[in-house]
Amino acid sequence: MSHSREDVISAAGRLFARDGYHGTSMRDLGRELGLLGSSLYSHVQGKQELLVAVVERGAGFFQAAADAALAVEGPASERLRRLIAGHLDVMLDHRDEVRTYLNEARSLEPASRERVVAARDRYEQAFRTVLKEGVADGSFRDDVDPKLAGIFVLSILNAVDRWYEEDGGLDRAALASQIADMVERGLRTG
Amino acid sequence: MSHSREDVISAAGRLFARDGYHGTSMRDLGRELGLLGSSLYSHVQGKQELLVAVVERGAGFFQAAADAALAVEGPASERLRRLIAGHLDVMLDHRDEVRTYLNEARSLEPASRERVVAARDRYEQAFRTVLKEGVADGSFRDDVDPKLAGIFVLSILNAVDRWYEEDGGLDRAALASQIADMVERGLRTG
DNA sequence: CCTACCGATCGGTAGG
DNA sequence: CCTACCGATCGGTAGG
Repeated sequence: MSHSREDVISAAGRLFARDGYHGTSMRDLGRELGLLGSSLYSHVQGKQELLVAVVERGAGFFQAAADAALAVEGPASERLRRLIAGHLDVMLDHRDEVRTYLNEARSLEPASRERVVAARDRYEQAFRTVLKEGVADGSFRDDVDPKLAGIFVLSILNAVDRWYEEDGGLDRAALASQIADMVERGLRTG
Repeated sequence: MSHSREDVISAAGRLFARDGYHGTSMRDLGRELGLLGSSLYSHVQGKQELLVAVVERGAGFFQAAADAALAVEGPASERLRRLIAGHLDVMLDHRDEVRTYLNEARSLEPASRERVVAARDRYEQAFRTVLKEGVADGSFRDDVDPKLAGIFVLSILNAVDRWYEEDGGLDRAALASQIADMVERGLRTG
């Protein structure tokens, strides 16, 4: 059986998400793919390169979703709802990459970690921008701190990975609107 | 220099919080205390025992804070504010234990992990109870789902560890009321 | 992608 | 708390 580099990265995401970067050995990863640990070195230069690839995949999915949400016309609150739904879609469709992105980025070497931190800041900026717009157009209260509110929304969203299972009574769209409703009530004027 | 078992557990918390359980070796921990890795085995039976001790410290701090908050008389919203402020106090006063509790519990062996999960459920129950009381006495909207709302509040609180630094412009009490205000606006009737 | 291997490091132990 | 050590496992390489 022959594997592509993409296969190796996906399998790495699976194991990093489950056992952590330090909890996963190259031999574990080989076993997951049905080959020896040493055989992985024909696909990648080293373990750290795999972590970089998985984390950058996760970051890329989030940024693509944010770009799409920001492009939507209409009121800021609509873009905020899209950001929330898009974040949930990315989390639930790419759970391994997202988990690795959220929990294992600290195991990146400094240079790549800095790039990931910058990407995370840029993504957070999308939330902050929409919140500022909502304050500016009067739909959100003017004592809303966009930075703090953005952090709170992202905190709720990122934690979803820790408790939510899609096969329960609450489907993805219902969860998205529960979060959006709760957040909007916290922000809205009047 | 002689060390107590408590010293060893505190140092373990420091390293587990910073480098993770799998990223910390017994030799690392020995170095932190000025002795050899093998010397630690006169204080503890093994590495896993240290993880259990650190995580249970973290869990214990949280439960003690919740018990105190629940004992406060008056409206449910006041107990909710106490739960929020108490959670922040525990996080910021015991950052290493809390970080280990939040991020490294998955490295516990099954038996102790189950105990920790049970303790976490019990703690979450405190939030749910107060939210239910608020719905019952009419101060919170009756379409508030106490389970979901509790998860959202705890999501915001637990994420604080990931971004907040106490020496910035926002002090601990101000952060607590920002969170409590935002949450209450999301819950309140009218 | 495997065989065969490297030096380093891991958690842990015996004995003092 | 140290000396001296154990077998297992780590990330990685040379050569095919």
